[in-house]
Amino acid sequence: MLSHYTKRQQEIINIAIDLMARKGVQELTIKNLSQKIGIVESAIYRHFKSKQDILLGILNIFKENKEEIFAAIEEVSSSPLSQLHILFNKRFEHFSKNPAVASVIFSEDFFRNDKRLSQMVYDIMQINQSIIIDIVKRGQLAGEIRNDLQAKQLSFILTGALRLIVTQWRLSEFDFDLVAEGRNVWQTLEKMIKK
Amino acid sequence: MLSHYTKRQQEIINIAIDLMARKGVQELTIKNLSQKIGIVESAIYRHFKSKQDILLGILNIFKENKEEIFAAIEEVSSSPLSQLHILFNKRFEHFSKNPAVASVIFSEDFFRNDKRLSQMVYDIMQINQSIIIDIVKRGQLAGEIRNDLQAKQLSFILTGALRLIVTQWRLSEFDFDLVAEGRNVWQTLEKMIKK
Amino acid sequence: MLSHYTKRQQEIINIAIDLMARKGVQELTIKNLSQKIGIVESAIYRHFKSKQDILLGILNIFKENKEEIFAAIEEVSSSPLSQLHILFNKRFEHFSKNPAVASVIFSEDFFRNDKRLSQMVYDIMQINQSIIIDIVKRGQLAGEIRNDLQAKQLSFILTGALRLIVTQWRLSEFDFDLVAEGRNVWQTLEKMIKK
Amino acid sequence: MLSHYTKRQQEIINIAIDLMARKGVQELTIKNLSQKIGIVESAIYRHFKSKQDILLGILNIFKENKEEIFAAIEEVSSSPLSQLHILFNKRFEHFSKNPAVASVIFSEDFFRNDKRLSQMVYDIMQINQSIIIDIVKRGQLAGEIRNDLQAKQLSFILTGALRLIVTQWRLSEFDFDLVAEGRNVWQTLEKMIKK
DNA sequence: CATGAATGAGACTTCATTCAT
DNA sequence: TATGAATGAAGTCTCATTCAT
Repeated sequence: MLSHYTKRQQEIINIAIDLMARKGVQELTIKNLSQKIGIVESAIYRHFKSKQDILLGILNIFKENKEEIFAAIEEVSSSPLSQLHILFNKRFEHFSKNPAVASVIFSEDFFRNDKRLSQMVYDIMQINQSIIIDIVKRGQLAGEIRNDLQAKQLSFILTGALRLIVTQWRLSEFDFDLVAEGRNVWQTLEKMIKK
Repeated sequence: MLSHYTKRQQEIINIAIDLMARKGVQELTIKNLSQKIGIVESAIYRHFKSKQDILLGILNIFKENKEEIFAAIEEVSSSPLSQLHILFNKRFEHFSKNPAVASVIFSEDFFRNDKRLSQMVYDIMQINQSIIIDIVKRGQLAGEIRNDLQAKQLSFILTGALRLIVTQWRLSEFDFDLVAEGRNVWQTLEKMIKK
Repeated sequence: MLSHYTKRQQEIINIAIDLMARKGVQELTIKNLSQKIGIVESAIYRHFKSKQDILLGILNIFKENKEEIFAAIEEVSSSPLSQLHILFNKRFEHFSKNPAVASVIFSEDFFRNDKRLSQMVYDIMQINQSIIIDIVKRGQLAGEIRNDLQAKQLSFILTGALRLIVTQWRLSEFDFDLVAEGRNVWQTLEKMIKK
Repeated sequence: MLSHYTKRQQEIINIAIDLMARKGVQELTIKNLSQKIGIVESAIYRHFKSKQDILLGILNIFKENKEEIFAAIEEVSSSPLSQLHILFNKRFEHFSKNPAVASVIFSEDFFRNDKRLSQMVYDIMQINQSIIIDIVKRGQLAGEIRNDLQAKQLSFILTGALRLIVTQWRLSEFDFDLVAEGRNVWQTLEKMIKK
């Protein structure tokens, strides 16, 4: 069920993400958006029916992106533990290359007002969690990951750490090496969950 | 350097927090605020010079609140590990009783635009982190907490888990028992860090 | 159940009526309205929650106006036939002095989109009709008005004639003497309905 | 001087009428129009130079339609009174079958802004009136219609009743039998004007 | 004939803030 | 302290229209 966005729509979505990242959610206005694209405000509405639809577009991109990553991970037929490792690493690398995405992806608050938007945020979170739980469980079965810990709690802990470090990176205005710092956190986490 | 807010100012700040919690940051307008207080919009400006000052007030309350909790913890002369436990528990209880606070406290994004605000957000985070790191280190010295893990990483992991669970609780519109769920996460965390 | 509009609100409503009259419904914009009052656009919203509420105000004024006229008529203890005569005359005089009102009062179309508005238009029509029917029936009982005609049909015919002549007066841009022409129509009507 | 509209133009005009009828004048936009036709907005301008020209087209259709009806009436060599009767009936039947037309034909207001449009509205009204006056006069000469009533006033009264009943039918969203109700009004009118 | 992209004007509305009373 | 009126900037969106393809 892949969403089909035109070139122009994708361009608009990307610029929207960038804009949100720059100075926060308030900066994402139709005016700023159209100015950055180089068209007039009303021209936006040829491509999206409303601003909400642009936001939906942003979330759609996130969702598909995440699904792709997960799909790629599943195919790597390595051990569950190193799957988690790769997953962690890939996401840090992705954020590192796309700081704008990092800025937007954890702004759940902003998407609360619209039913469609908050539902999609929830969906994305659920997908994320269920896949991590899945990997963790397989790791426990394979004897790689401690059995005395609940998979769901571990998923919380792993995801929470990832989110916090990205948030701090963003609040620091990207002035530390996210990938390196992420590696440190992972090493600690690995020690904690490894059997 | 305790901030001095009048009764009315404190009332305004509390209602502001509540408003932010209700339907997100966009709901916190001077109009809504004054309506909920029962005065007219312009009357707000008797008590605060600007909306930014109200936001600053919110953060100040948070900060003082946190400092109080930490001070209280320090006095409890129990072991570092149980200090962490108490800390975790106390915060979940606090959020559970004040859902509005939970909604606002992790909206760092919203405070980014103003220098004073973002600085204060950063300060609060730093205080939090340094105190946790401190307790962790004492726990390691006391042989309660694993020595093979860096205190800073542990702080990330602990804080990240706490934040994520609170965030999910909020997004679920408070429909699970935060304290109970928090206890579960803590038990898992404890197993992971205990020596 | 009299509606209470402030001085300023009444002023706004009157100017709104005038504006509608001048160049039609499209001329009634918040911008034009505020300009004619001499305030800035947004200032309108201190006095009315929305444009729809201004339109509702217009209709309210109409309704109350009509009710007043009817009440006055009822008190005149003259014969039903001359009550009808007075009624006709009074309304022509009213329109003659307030051409703007004439322009707006039969623009039912414009009020169709909003439930509240179309309901009020319907109410006003009903009031009008039922009162005329009432007078006609009394006239028939009193032996002044032909008995072989249904009161409801007569009400249609009377009202229809009044409306059409006002409409034509308006479309001619008020270049004939409405009161005189109205008198002519009434004389014809009187001959037709008198016993 | 018959106007020549292409098939496509006639189609556009008809859909325009329908659109106006549906939810009022505001619904007649180039966007809605093109959507209903199944082409893109700019394609409209292949067929009409401007929106005003489409409106002019609507009025032209009305005018020709009316002229046709009148021509047909004149050919019926029945008595003037029954000519009026047939005329009345034919128009009610026409509206009954084309509710959209009923919705648009009395919206003179909407056509006020453009000189060409308001002129044509005026023309249509004049044609209507002069023909009815003509029939009435012949009826009076033939001794069928009362002589003590001015033909022009009668024309007002007849037309006014017809218009009002159609207007009410439309405002009631077509929920009574227009033809039947029209017959009632006619019977009353006939009794009133018959010698 | 029709499409797709864009324009410019203007619509309604919200918001933080000011000022006289 | 609080009110009531107003301001000015900005926001989202609609509309008729144009132009290159």
